[in-house]
Amino acid sequence: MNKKIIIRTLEKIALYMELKGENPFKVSAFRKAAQALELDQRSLDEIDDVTKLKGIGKGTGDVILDLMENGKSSVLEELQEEVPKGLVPLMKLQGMGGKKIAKLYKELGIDSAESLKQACLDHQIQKLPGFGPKSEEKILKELMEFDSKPGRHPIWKTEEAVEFINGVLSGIEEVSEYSVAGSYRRTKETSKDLDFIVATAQPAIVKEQLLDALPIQETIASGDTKVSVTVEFQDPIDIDFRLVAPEEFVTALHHFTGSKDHNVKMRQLAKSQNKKISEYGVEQEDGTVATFASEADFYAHFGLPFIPPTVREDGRELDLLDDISKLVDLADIQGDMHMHTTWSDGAHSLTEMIDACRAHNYNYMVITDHSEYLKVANGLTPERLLKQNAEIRELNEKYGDIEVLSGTEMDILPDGTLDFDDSVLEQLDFVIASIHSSFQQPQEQIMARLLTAMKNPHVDMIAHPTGRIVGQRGGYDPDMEQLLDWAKEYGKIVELNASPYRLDLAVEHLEMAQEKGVPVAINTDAHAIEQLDVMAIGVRHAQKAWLKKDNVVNTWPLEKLKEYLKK
DNA sequence: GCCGTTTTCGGCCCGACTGTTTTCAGTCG
Repeated sequence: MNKKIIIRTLEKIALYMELKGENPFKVSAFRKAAQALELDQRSLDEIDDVTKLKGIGKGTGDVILDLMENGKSSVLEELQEEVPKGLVPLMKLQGMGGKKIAKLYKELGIDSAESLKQACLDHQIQKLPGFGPKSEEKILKELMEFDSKPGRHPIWKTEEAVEFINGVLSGIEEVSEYSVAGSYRRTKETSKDLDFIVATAQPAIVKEQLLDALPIQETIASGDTKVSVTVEFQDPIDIDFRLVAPEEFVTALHHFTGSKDHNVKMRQLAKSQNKKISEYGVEQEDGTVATFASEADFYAHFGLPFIPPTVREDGRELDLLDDISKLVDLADIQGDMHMHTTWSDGAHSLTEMIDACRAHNYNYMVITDHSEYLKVANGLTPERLLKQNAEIRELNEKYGDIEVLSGTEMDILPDGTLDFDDSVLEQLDFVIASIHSSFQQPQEQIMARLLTAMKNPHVDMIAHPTGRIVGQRGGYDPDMEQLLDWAKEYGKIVELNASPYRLDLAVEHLEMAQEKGVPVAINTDAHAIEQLDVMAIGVRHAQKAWLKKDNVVNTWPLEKLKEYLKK
């Protein structure tokens, strides 16, 4: 039995219980049990008694046992007989939860989106106690927009909205401090909505100015301290603003940065110290409320080191405090090993890229223009590559503060061969191998292509190993376990491509790489000097996978890196 | 349903907002 299936079954049971209107604590007990399994690094076979895990007791333990012995869960099957399947998608309607849906089913026999819609049109909903005309109207409206609303927004889309709103907030005089919070601040690759914390002594004025300045499509909620709106950018996106007093800014920022699990853990910790955390401050035993000048002070108040937003996710961060100081940090990055110039499809020249990297205080950098096969990107022929190589060597003599290495981003062709001969590759300092074509090939063929690159002694790194674009395309779906095993066997580096479009490898694959001892390089793949800045996003993404500095090759000094590349 | 060096029963994070009520339940983050 697959551990993932068990986790998903427990979550499904929780969902169905919710739809029955079950006790919320019972529901969350099943979710907690699923999470306990997920957080345990061991495989199912390695856990001798699941009920020994915190959060798994008799009830949830029996479900797991049932699944392992019979391949199915009688608890889930019984629930599925009781609760119509059509109710599940209704949970996605805004403002609708298990209790309301259970009531609709019980009182009106509503068992699907269609029957709910009909009941609205027949004005049956407003007759129910607890519901009214407004509820009915809202449900109908939600149902109409059901399919057209985008789900999660990829980070490269939200970036633009965040910058726009930052601009608006910085222009309002009464705002003393502001910050984006939520999953965007934690550098999740997608966000459901955006959250902003705004510190001000005059919330009413700020609220008015804010609502004036934004292209608002719809106002979802508008209270004294909380404003929720749908704003029209490229796509419509929901944004929450929390207006707080200046002294509450830090605790509010922490609260709304989340994650929810992190907050729960923090509040439990506070409680054990006889304190109480809310977004307004930390209530002490004597009833006074402490506020803070920074998040570092807030954590220190509980005897904790600063926990970066990137790792505030599933709660395990509070058990891994010693690892926080080992996390890769932007300040550790010594060089960028993947970038393009006007020689292929970059926007800036060799010297412009070198000067930009010097401005980043890097000790080294690698020029890696595209290879011949990639005609659309003006890929370099062997002759042009060698000419560029000579030019780089000459240029490198001029700079005392940075070492400019000569490399290539070489295509792995659809037929599985490499774009350059060994006689060319051996003249370069650094060779990247990449797939840019024929993504639709079956996995065996993709893996065969990757294996050719792995086996070539001149290849140093596999770039953007899955070819995905966040929220848009899945890539060529390699067998990641196998790919990483090969990387380990043949001594190759795998890339974390820092472009917000790619963030390739994904977090779970980075975790896998670190576990297997495969070194990672965080590179920008910059096609213009401004894009060198996405290193910061790449590093934060790496933190989400708990990547340690030592496992990231471009934190190494040049000598150590060169030594490694010789092998 | 799960948990317990003060607890085997009574808690389980905390507060805002909405729409329904006439003091509060449900939902959300």
